[in-house]
Amino acid sequence: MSSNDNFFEKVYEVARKIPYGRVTSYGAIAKYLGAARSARMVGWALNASSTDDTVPAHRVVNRNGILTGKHHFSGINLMQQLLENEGIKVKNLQVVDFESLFWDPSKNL
DNA sequence: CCCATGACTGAAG
DNA sequence: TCTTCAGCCATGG
Repeated sequence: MSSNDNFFEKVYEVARKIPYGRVTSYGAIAKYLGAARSARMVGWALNASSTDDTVPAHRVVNRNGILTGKHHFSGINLMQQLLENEGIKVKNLQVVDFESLFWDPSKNL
């Protein structure tokens, strides 16, 4: 079910709760899960979630608001297209007004 | 077992 | 303010 103790599942849970039109960072998710030093593992988990379309991985970017994972999506601009489809503007692989669109799970969850 | 890589981050210069 | 370095931990060779 949804309440698995697996790290990957936890990452998916948080990712699914990211509000429409908002974004967050790998570190924010890691910190919320109690593994602030494992931001890279969050990225790893999201990489494994590529086959799971219930996980909005495109809403997760790095701390600079840059779409570092766009290369892992199908096609070249899919990640950016998905974000812009939600009203998020992306300029040169970077989320415009990132600080305002940023959603912190530890503060809103 | 050791070494290199990676969807990252924070500190130092 | 921007650039560079080191720490982090799992996975693969």
